[in-house]
Amino acid sequence: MLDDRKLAVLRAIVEDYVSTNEPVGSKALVDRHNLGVSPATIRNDMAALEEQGYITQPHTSAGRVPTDKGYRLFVDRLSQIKPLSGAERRAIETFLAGAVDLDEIVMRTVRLLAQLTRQVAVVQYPSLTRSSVRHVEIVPLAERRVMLVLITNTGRVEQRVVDLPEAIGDDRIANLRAVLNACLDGCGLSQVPETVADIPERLPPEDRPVAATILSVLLETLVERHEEKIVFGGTANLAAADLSIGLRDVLEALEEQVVLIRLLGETGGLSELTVRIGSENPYSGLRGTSIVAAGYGSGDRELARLGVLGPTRMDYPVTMGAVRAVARYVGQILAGS
Amino acid sequence: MLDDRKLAVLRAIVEDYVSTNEPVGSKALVDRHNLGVSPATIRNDMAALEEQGYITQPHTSAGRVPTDKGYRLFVDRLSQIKPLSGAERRAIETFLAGAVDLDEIVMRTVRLLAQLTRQVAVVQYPSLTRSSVRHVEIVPLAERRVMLVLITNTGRVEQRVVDLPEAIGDDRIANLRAVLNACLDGCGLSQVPETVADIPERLPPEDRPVAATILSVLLETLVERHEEKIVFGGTANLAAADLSIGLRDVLEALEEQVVLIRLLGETGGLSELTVRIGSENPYSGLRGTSIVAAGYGSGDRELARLGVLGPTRMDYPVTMGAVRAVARYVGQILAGS
DNA sequence: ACTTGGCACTCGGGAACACAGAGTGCCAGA
DNA sequence: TCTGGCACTCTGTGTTCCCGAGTGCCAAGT
Repeated sequence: MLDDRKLAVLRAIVEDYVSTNEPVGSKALVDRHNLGVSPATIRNDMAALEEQGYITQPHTSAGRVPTDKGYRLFVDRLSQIKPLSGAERRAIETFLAGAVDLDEIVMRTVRLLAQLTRQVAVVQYPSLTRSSVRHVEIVPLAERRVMLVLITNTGRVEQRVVDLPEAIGDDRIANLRAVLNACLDGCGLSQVPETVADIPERLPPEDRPVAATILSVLLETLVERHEEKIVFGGTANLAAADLSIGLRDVLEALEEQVVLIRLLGETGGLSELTVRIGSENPYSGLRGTSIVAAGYGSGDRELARLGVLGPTRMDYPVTMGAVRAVARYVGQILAGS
Repeated sequence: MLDDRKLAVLRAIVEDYVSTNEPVGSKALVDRHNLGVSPATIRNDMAALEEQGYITQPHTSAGRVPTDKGYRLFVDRLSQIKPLSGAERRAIETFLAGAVDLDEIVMRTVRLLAQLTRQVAVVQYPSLTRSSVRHVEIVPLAERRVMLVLITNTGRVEQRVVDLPEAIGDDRIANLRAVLNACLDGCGLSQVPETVADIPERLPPEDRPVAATILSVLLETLVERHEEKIVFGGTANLAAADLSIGLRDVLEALEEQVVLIRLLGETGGLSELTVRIGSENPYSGLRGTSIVAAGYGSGDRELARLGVLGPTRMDYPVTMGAVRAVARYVGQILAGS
């Protein structure tokens, strides 16, 4: 149904269209790629490809443009991920290595990805549910007010102010802190709810109301909110690339945390690439854009995801290479800190 | 030189141009505002205004458009800041009150400002140098590694991982922590460097190398980096408003922290409004945009600044009202938490 | 059964042109 | 000092026209 030459034609169309941003015709194709056949033959192949929905013409008698389905086939079967150059790898390494805390790692990763791919970069903070507790701190602020600070093994720090039902002395706080840390240290955050249930029993009865308040805030912090914190950058690149659809819709989508998270998609294997092309992605305002995403993590555990968003007409092999490489390096950095 | 009627004409031109986005002619002016004179008279006035550089015509025989100088005069002398409606005030209050920590306050403020003004909102985190220490925490992570956590009175939490020159036991850490807090608690961050100088003397000699390491990281955290953390949002509004110049330049400017900070400008009085119009602002990529900014803080101390950025052709009275109101509310919220 | 050259056809986009409409500047008169 | 009148100057829009790129189809060649 699709013989080798037709596939080669499709590949050539995608490549040419990506690089020129103009519908590509049969003559231009045989000129730029040595396919060894005449334009007329190519035209027949193109007719077949169009018949099956891989390419389309904007109007009669213009060249052909790949459809989402065409890009999909290209990504799945016709292209190879392009590895980064040595210089680029080194640049990544030194750039990321300079970061001193998680915030900065994430921020730098966004810049890096945006610069490398010349597209919009999206990076998710290491997911809370997939991290574990490194330390819990209770800091007295006033007589009946403390700050609860939660530090995870991935370097995330969550803080919340807690109003207590009664005044409580420093020694009792110290005790509470000790018990909390004894129970929770190293505990996966998803197991915190169960683990926490035992804690009141270990405390003197008079501390239990206070502990209950603190624990409920702790659980709230873990579950309710912040669950996924996500950051993007490089929107200037969008303005340059002319989207088929309005730039406005895209910017709106980017500012919706929820949409953004869904965009990165569910986890595949670690640093396995997910590509969502045009209409494949779950938000209608983003027809005309594609997402290339990968998970990152330390060891064999996926902590969160990152990726880029750009026009459907993007250079997939290069973009995929960059995303994969950055995901790996970020994983390494996180493991090392 | 500029009699009352000419000023009225300028005001009318600004108002009409802002609302219609089209050059405004003499006839349209007398129709929409009852100026009590004929178009011909207005034309004379317009000629005078143009002569002095307050308005200009895009081409011969089109209407007039205000120049930056014209907007400036309008803002300074011809307009009154428009207060928000009661409903808007209440909306602000409830929206901001729902925030649980500083990150969320800032994030919500950005959204709020963007929504209220339909422009790009820019909010600076409470400046470190203008805050004071509420608590310093040293958390042991490994034998020779601790995490230093600094909590300010404005709710900012800075953390840094510190590699120590030697292993150190929990008791010695506790002592260190106690001394640190005793010295630094309530200390203005700008005074920290001097205060910290005394600390090694108060410690047993064997702890001094470790303390020195930790203190140097602490100082680094305060000075070097992060100094000003800044966040923006609402870029989708930019895409709708058609800038005279490329949207790309504006997005690029927004992603440059340094530019962004300079944009908000130096402090005036607390919640005193700063308006930078078009060519007045310090970055050439932002010709065609104006910035309306204000300081916010708790009590009488300005902690940082916030504002919006939009096309020069913006509704200044409304925008200024919104920025001022939001700045005040944010100040209140910070004071209360 | 493919491939190829030839050919007529289609359609978008740019150039040339005319035209209406909005707006101006200026002048003479109230 | 204001006003009505008038001639003038543009821009933007619509129309028409034509070129060229690209197509689909067909008949002939391998």
